[in-house]
This record gives sequence, structure tokens and C-alpha cells, in this order.
Amino acid sequence: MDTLFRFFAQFQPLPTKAQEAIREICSVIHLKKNEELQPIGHTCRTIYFVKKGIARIYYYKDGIDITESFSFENSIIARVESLFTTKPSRKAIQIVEDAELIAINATQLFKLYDIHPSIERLFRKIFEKGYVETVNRMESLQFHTAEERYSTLLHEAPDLLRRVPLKYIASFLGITQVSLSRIRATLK
Amino acid sequence: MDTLFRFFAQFQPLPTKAQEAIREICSVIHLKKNEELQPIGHTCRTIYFVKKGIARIYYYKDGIDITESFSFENSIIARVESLFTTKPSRKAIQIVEDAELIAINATQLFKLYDIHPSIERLFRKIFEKGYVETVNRMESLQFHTAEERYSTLLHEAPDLLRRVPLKYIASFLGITQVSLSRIRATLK
DNA sequence: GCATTCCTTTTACATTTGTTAAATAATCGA
DNA sequence: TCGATTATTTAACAAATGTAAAAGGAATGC
Repeated sequence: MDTLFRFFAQFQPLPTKAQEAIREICSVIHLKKNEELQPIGHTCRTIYFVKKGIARIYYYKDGIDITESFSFENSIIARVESLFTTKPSRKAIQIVEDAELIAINATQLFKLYDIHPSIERLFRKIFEKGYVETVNRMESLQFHTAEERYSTLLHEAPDLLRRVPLKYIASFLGITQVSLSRIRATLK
Repeated sequence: MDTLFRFFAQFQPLPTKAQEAIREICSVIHLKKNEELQPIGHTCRTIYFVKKGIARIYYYKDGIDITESFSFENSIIARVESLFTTKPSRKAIQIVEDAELIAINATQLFKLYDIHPSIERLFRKIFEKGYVETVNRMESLQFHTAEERYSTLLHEAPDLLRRVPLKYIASFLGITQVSLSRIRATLK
């Protein structure tokens, strides 16, 4: 749990009372590779903190598994398009590498916003950062070639390449596995 | 100015004091087609509300003009990747159709967050919505074909097709103008 | 109203990426 | 450890998109 509050401290200092309030709506979860955390069609009402391991958000397009994003140690994972609209999500969360997660009950969290402004501010900042990352990711999908996107990943997240199967990385980059394999071959 | 507060009311009711505080950090701007609102290399410290007209965020990739997004009447435009990081933006804001904008001083706005929790909440919700839209847009760029993206635009934003030059729409869809022209021809 | 500029389409060809299938490599469980 | 499953690469061909150049249309300023 300390890991979580160290993570929070990077964004916003929290009074003890606020910390305690958050602690009460959290629970620790251990999951093995390939297990499903949240299924498709379910409305997202939980925000997860990845303490250890890797999780991914994915969905199906024409029957094909597409990875939207990965979350590693010390980061937040949530299907925001469902969390913020309270609509069912077409996406699921799955464990990619044995993981320890902290589940934060979002329904209760949002209620805490009224009592502890520091908590509202904390999550505002966390999601502002997520927003910025998504804007940057969109830019890379919009106008970088597949090869550029792969090279960038190789530089900025070599860990991802080592720990995540290429089949997931391909769709994350917006290309097929075959195409990714080809790009890797030309870069050797 | 009423338009702005009607827009805000969709997200969050504001006490009169908070409304007054916002009013003080706003100014109305009239701009003509093709005028630059914020140049490249400038750190974004202003949030704009589009009351009338159209604006776009764009940048250059290998010397080519790429449109990242459009904003129409009754919406917010800001270069969030700069606004939330206080880093200079590689992007610029330009007017696409003669516009009337309300400029909100973001530096002062963020100070108001401490005084008026309702204002912090309002903008939290506004940017949460922007976040969701960006996630959805990313999904469309990641795994829909160019033709699918164009058709979706045709259905969901026919106004955009009528009021915005195709050269901007092409890069917005992540393709070249020639390719867009081809897609339009096959759909006739 | 005309000339100029800008926007859009078209053509031809090059390049990239997708598709399908098969071969090879790596991983996992009994 | 072996067999089976899963992941990755390779090959061959099809489809989509990019590039460059030219032509036609539309809009704009003088």
C-alpha cells in the first residue's frame, strides 16, 4: 500500500485523513498471467494501480484481438471511456504478466471528492497526465509510420519489448503481427 | 458570455461568485480565417471556448501540415499536452472559419481552483470528456481503415465535411489528400 | 471580369501493409 | 523429457496507401 501512496505523492500531497479514506476503498488483488480482470460489456467502476506485473486493455475488432494499452509497475489502469461515461465498455482488462494490483472502488472514490478536495485534485492530475499520454500516442498513430512507431517503442520502452508477446505489441502499434515481424527483420 | 456559462452548466452548476471569478479572467477575441491564435513553440496558457466559427490544432511533420483536431461552436480548444505539462508546444492553433472565441487565462484559472472547488470540478469534468473523446479517436486511428474513418466522419460530423477544406480533413484522418480523394471517389 | 492563386481530383507508378498459409522456434504441462 | 500448444518468422500474392506531376475547378483579389 505504501507504493500506492508514494505514487500519489508525486502528484499531490494528501493529508492523513484523506489517505485513510482512500485506504478504506482499496483492496489488493493477485492475478496470474492471462486472467481477466474486467470483462467486455462490464461498466468500469474500478481504478487499478499496478504494483507488480503487467496488464493490458484490449477489445475485439472483427473478431481480432486488439491491444489498446499496457500498464506496468507503478501506473494506473482504467477503461476511462467507460469510467467517465458510466456506459458499458467494449474493452476488457487482462493480465499479461503475473501481477499484484490495488483495486480502488471508483464509485466510492468519486464520493470522496466531496469530502476531500485533495483527493479530487490528486485524481484530476493523474488523469490529466493520462490525457496527455493519450494525445501523444494518438499523434504517433496519426502520422508516424509503423517502423517509426516500433523504433520509438524500442528506445522509450525496451522493457515492453522484452516482457510482452509481440502479438500484443503488433496491434498496439496498429499493425499486424506479420508486418511487425517484417519491420523487425529489416531493422536487424 | 452567456453561451459560455450555458456550456459550463452542462457539466457543473457554478455559484454566482465562481461565475464572476471566471468572467474576470476571460476576454472575447474575434479572428478571421487563417489567422494564428497560438504559434508553434509557445507554451499553452490559455483555454479557448469557440463561440462561433472553427479552429484547428496543427503541427508540422517532415514539413507537412498535419491537423490534429478541429473545434466547432460550443466547444473547448487547448493544446493539452502543453497546458498540463507547461512545456512548449510543437503545435499551433489556427482559425479555419471566421471565429469568435472566449479566451480563458489558464494560469489564473488554475489559481481559482484553490478558491472555488466548483471551478476545479467543472474543468475536471470538461477535460475528462476531452480525454474520453481522445481515447475514442485513438481507437479509430489504431484499427479502422481510412475508408471506415471517413464514413464515420460523414455520418457523425457531416458539418465538418461541409465547412472544412479536405486538405485539412485528410491529415486529420491520418492519410494524404490524394488518398482521401480516392476514397471519396469510390464511395460515390 | 479576369487573372491568379488555392483546392481538389486524376493518373501512373512505387512502397507499404494486409492476407493466407506454411515453416520454424519457443513455451508449457503431463 | 516429450508431445502439444503457442508464438514468431517467412513467403507469395493482393490490396491499400504514398509520391509526384498534371489537369481541372473554385475562390479570391485587383
